[in-house]
Amino acid sequence: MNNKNYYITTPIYYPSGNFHVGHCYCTVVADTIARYKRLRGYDVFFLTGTDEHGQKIERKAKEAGKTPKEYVDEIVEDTKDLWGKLQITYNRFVRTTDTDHNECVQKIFEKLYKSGDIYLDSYEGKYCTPCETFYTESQLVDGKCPDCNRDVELVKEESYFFKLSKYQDRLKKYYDENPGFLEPATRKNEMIANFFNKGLTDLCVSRTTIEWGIKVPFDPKHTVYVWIDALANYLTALGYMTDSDVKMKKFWPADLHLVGKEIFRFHSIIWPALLMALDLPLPKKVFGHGWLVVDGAKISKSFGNYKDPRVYINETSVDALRYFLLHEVTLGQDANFSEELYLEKSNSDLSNDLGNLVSRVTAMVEKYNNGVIIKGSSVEDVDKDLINVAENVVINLEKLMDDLKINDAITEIWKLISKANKYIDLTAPWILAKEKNTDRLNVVLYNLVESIRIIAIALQPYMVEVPEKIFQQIGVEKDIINWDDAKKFGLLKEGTLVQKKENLFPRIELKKDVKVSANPASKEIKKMEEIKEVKENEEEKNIITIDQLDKVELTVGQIIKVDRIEKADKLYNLTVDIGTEIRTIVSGLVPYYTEEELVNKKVVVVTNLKPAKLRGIVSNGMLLAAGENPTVKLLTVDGDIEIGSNIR
RNA sequence: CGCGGGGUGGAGCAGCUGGCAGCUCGUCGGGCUCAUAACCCGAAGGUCACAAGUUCGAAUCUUGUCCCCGCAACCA
Repeated sequence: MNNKNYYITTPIYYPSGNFHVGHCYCTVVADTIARYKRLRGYDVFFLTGTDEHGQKIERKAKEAGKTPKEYVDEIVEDTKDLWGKLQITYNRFVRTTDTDHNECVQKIFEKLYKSGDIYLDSYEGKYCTPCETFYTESQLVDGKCPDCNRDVELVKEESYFFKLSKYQDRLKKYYDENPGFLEPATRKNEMIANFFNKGLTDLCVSRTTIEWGIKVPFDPKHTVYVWIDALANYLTALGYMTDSDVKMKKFWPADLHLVGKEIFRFHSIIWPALLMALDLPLPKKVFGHGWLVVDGAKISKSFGNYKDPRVYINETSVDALRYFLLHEVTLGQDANFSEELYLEKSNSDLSNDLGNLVSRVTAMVEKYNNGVIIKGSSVEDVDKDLINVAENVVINLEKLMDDLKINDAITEIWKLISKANKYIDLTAPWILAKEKNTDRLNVVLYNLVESIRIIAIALQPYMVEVPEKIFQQIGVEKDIINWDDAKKFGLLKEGTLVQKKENLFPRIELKKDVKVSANPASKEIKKMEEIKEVKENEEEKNIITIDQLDKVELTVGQIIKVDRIEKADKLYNLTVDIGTEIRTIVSGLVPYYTEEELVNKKVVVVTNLKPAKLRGIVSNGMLLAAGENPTVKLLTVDGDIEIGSNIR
């Protein structure tokens, strides 16, 4: 049996809107693993696609005034464009609307029906007619539809069921005997505790209320439940139950289903049970990855943190985006993504470390040796140190990649990058050049270019443009850039011509002051900012509630005495009768009213304002006035009204 | 008591089969001039959420408390 085959899948994505950086994340990870395996000599089949059936699509298409197919066609086209930009090397893009998929699902359904694993029964549930959706009791909100809050009715519907319960014991046994089947372990625990241990019930696998989907072949008023439809894509792509099932023989069982944590459940219970029913071996591993979290919230258009991933690519490069997704995320856990973090990483790791290393080394070879690589003869400890790190990069990387520790694997490459930068400082080639220490200079430059060769080879699973650019700059021949060539130091030939070209990763200048809040520091700050934001929104709208208005106590008062305040140009010390009491109020009315004009005037007084000390005098309230310099007029009341009257 | 994850220098994280608290970024000081204001060296900064317990020894194990996040049958 040839074990040099590798079958990896992403989920088939739901094309209900445009894709975001989270979708990219999952796909880039899968692509990286696929590239890595190919470099290791595996024959890889890498599958991705779209899950296009279901009610939601039907509804969205309707809203857009299109048929479901027209609607998904557009999104699929856009998706393929995005994967193209990210240079995703999928072998097949499967669509659940593809003819062969349709046939595959129908054959599976038929096969399971014949074997008795699918049977006809009736489904009883709470149904919301306007939403055309069934809900379980627990989903209902106050006994009403959680979507539209309308009443639901008990409806009985004829349905086909899959005997999921039958496989409970076999699944349990499989989990126990194959500890690596579900990863990461935390998600496996969650899964088993949450669903599996509560007992499996037979699964309703057909609906009569949904049109947009695959028909049950022998009973076409039924549509196949979308998850059966979706999961089968992994088999469709291999030609399961067709005459040309060469791929099936070659690639099944799948080596890795990479899925998001939200659909981990389907892949860890329903999918294995279905495969058992079909009498097929189970995939070797299902990995539930985490999510990218943007500014503390999951990515969603309604949160306003959605952005087309192509924006990031345009701002920097494909490889910068791929690098971030692969290096900043621990597979399986959630991770932060923000534009600021992204640009910072791009600058520090890519521009400063990697890009600058290539830049300074190629510049030196050109400057000191006219770009020509010459082998020297001296060997010092500092050289051995560098060579030792260089020769182990790929060896260490392989171990980590085989454990799906992608970010740690990349860190191995950066250890060499960092070592090489340090090596330059320790050996100071510019001094060797000045002192005409030619042999030593040749050795140093050779070792540096050789290190860069190894770095570029090792980068190939992760980056798609940069390795090739580096190979061109250091002028290496094709015969020394194979994967295993990265394990040998000293393959670079004498006479190789190095050419410095444009910078690999130009620095992006950050507008730091402006965007401090874009990447909230701690959760507390984040929270504070959220509160602030709410406040600001309210202030922006300038709307207050009636309660807030009620808090302001306004009373009719009469000015009974007016005094000037020493050393204050604008302030009067007013004594105001507000009915219940006599108040002292300091007011800046000197430029607008004479003392005579003010005396006995009826005014509107804010009586519950916090007292303030002005020029040493405590002002206990405020007079309402209108206008601005030079014309300011006090608000007064129309006609005869009692002092102390409440204003509202 | 529905289930699960998390709380570690200013930020993002690792460590969690118990044995000197680490990495990257940022800050401060120094070095270098090959390089993309880059690179190299050094320093400051943490009662590891809180409390009790086990132990010679706890970030790590046990118990309890507080806080945050996710899931709860179609969100990558």
